[in-house]
Amino acid sequence: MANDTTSKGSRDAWITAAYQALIEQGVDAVRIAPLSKRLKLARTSFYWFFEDRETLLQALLDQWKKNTDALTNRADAYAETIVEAVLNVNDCWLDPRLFDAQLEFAVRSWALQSPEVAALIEAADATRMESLRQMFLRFGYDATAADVRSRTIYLVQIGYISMNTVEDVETRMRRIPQYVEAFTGKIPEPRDIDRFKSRHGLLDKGEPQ
Amino acid sequence: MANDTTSKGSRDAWITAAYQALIEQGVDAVRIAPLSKRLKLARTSFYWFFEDRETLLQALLDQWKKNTDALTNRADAYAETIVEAVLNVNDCWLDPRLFDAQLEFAVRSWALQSPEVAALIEAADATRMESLRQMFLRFGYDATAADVRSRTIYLVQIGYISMNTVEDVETRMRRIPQYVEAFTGKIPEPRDIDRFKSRHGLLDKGEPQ
DNA sequence: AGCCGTATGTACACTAGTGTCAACTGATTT
DNA sequence: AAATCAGTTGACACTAGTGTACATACGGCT
Repeated sequence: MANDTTSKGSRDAWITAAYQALIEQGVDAVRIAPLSKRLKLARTSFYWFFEDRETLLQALLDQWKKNTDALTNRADAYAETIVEAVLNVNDCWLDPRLFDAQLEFAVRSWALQSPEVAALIEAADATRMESLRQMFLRFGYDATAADVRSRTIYLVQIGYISMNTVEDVETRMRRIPQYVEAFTGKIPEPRDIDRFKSRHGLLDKGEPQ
Repeated sequence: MANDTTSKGSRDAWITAAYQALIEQGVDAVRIAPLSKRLKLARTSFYWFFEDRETLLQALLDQWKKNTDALTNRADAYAETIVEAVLNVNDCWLDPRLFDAQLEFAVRSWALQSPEVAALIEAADATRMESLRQMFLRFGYDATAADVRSRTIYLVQIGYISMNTVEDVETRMRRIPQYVEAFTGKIPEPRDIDRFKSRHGLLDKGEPQ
């Protein structure tokens, strides 16, 4: 087996091809025969690296799990105010390396035909929302408010992902203060927004505008 | 052909079986052979009622389009305040006859593997959000606020649908005032909530509590 | 009784995928 | 030079689905 440390061969090639198929066309497009064509390999080569199709799908799920880590990580990050905390979380929606929205959507669609995947998602949703709820509680929101606000912030994002919208970063950035206000009930200071923008390389100077 | 007025036979039977398969397992489960087993009919009977699988899928899409009608209809309904208007829209999320959330989710997942369906959804999203945006504009919100708030209310719902959460009506109802507050920035009056509850058969007396 | 439209079933030819096996290749080790 | 190992391959046997052609059943008309 070549699954020890650095699989030099094309195990990763199969996985990335599978990943592409998954995010572009859904699980049912993750089929060995078509992937082999894309990779210009004999279909049966696959079975040298993977036991069967299931194993390949499992590798994709492992990759998806990183989304949860990134989100809880941002929710737990240091912040002085709830506004700053919400903006920390927003890092995920602007940096695809933190949170892979396309993969997220593909996996959620996958859940429809696989109870196992549905269970994974249910658990991930719970973990993620709990992190967000704790965040609101830390900043003095009462139980009900923390509950509903954490849901809102999470649901908006899941909805956003499901819509698969293509927006330029400016449009998106312009809406952020308003979203933050809706999520927290507080109006963000310009410096909060500036810090956020600068972090995402969207503010030319290091000084406030 | 039997597609004139009342197809007395089992055309509808095929469609409802297809609908079930779609919402339970996704488009790829809408296959003629398995459906025929479920219906205890010869597979080829199908071809008497439908030209091919595509035609059947089209029938499912037609059914989905009703969701958009229901939503725009509720958004356009009479209301004295923005709070009442938002609660009108919320009718959709509580009454499955108005808005079929499971179908909505299945169709959104379907879009991943069909550019045609993706285009339909994009158009539907635009129509629906435009109705909501107009609603906020009618109640004096400025352009940016109407834009972001209509998005928020819609995205939360799409997110909610994607999560496929099973909650009892009480839990859901308890959160509603908070959601309304987050969506509108205004705190709903008890009578607003009472009117809403009563409409959904969740308030025992006709008098306020 | 015979006919006609509706509705179903059987048989066929086809495509697209799965997984196993034993044989091959080309580089590296011994 | 031979053996070994990593990776690749084609042939095979299988399953699940599609759509077409044709034969049949059945109820209501004339």
